[in-house]
Amino acid sequence: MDIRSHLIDLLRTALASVAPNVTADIHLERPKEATHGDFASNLAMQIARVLKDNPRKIAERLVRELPVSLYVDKVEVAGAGFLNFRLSQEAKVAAVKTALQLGELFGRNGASHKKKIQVEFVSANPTGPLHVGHGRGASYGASLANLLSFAGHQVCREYYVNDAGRQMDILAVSTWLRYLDFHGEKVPFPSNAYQGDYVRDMARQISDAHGDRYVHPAPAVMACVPPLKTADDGSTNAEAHLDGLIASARDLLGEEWEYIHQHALTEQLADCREDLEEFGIHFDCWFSERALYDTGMVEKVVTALEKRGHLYVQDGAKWFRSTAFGDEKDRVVQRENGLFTYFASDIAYHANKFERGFDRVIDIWGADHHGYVPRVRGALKALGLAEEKLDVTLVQFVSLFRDGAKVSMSTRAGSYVTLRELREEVGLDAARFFYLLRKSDQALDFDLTLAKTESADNPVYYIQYAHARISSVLEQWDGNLAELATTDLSVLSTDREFALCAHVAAFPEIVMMASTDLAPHALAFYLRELAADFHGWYNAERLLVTDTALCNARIALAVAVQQVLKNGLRILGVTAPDSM
RNA sequence: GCGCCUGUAGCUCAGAUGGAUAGAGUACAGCCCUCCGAAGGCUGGGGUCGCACGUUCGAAUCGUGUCAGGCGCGCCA
Repeated sequence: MDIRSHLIDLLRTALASVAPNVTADIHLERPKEATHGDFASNLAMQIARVLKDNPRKIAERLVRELPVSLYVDKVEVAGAGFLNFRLSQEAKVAAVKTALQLGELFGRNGASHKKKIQVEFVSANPTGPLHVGHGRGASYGASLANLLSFAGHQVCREYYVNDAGRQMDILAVSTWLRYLDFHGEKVPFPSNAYQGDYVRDMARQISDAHGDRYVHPAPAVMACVPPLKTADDGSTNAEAHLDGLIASARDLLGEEWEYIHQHALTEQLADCREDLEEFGIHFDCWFSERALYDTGMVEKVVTALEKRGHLYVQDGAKWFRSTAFGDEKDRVVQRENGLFTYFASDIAYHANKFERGFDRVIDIWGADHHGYVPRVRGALKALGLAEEKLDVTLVQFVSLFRDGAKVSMSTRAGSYVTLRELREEVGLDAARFFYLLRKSDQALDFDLTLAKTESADNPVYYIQYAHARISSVLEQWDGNLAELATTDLSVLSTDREFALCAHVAAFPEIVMMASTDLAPHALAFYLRELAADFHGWYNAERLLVTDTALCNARIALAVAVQQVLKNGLRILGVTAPDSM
């Protein structure tokens, strides 16, 4: 029995009798103020305008027409015309019984509105270790996916592997240059190539396995590469220089270039997958960008756009008229040199997502990609696809602070803190939870020094502590856990106990709200409040009292709280320890 | 210049569908273990919700303008 919908039914009945011709969305809120009852409705104020009458008067008429309910003790009119419901003792404690009966399933939603949802997240270029910025997307995406799954949907977690572009070429050439260096060929290592030590590691592996097989003399490598120079206005030809090196590598290595390229990709992808698994995050599908080219999807989708008349040629390139769909400028899908752009493969990727039959597709991107949203939506619209099924969540940046100073990070320069390092420093639970303490569209300052200190500053301990405390009490209790679900709860009577019961009862609502809003942080905040309520109660009342009936009822409440903490923490990817 | 995000207590942040006296944490001051875990609890002070105007019974929430900060505006990915 769900109290909230029961009350809504009562209100609907009353409304039908007071104002038969008026329809209204009936909302119930849980008032913050205890004197405002257990639930409050603003229905009277909502319909006051239509009825052209005083809200308080309408409220009083509604109260008279409310059907009698076993679960409602009293309904009062208050303030400007609020209806404040006071629940019966039985209704207040009902959720405890439900939580005990359902256990792990408590808060989980039935299949009534089940959808097939894809959540695509992280999707970092496999060109080096994941860093703390990726960690936020990982933590957010994984918790969101869990949340949607808990809310009753069928969820597919996907990682899009950008294995087809220039960045991969740069990684491959970086590896090769380091390899040449091992073999005494002195080719200057460009500053815009990948600098990290992992590149040297891969070079060493290749060297160990294949000796000097891929060595070419430095002068041959540099032969056709435009030398680095700086123009008068300060601009450099660094990118052209790097492209020259890639071309040179392809040329000299021939088919063996593919080996180096593939080795680097496999190596980085494996590392990334392992890193995420250790972070408690599993993907159902790793989708290759390259496969979109290999299967002709990219070409197909560009042709489809062309047939529908959304492309035009200018300066030798093919442009998509995205301005027709609200974008600020048109975008190239096929370059002058015949190569497709990243945008083209991304259209193909999204078309493919829709082909796979998802009811809803959620992309989680870094906030720096926001300008990209209109063109993707535009392309989907142009293809006649239901773009409203696509949600793009932009996760804002993470800045790291160490000892009060901002840590500067650059992927290319290799000067960044990796997700792995973060996990090692602050631990898995703290890392997962800390990322969720801000809503996704809020920039996050991650204070490493603070997160490292093992103190109550870290809110995850506070919640875990409540869980462990309950386990500890249970060990000292000599009752039977299996019988708790049938315990007589009518002896629960204090305000604190009722508040805790209400908190337990709210869990399924929080799950629903957080999943519709794509806001796992709401669950994190809820769990903190629940833990706070529990700690307050624990300090005020003794659980293991000699009155057996009261003792059992209190234990039942504590176990219900523990169950909610456990279910909630699991969604967030945080452990619920029995001792700490 | 244009677009997106943000602006709430000293600091870090919550505030779903517009609602009642705007809430947590932290810091600060004081108190609570002969008693189930003190990694805890209780009490207290602390606010021009960036600013202005508008919409209405009612605005932190919606609209317009404005100021400030972050990010983005490639035939890169």
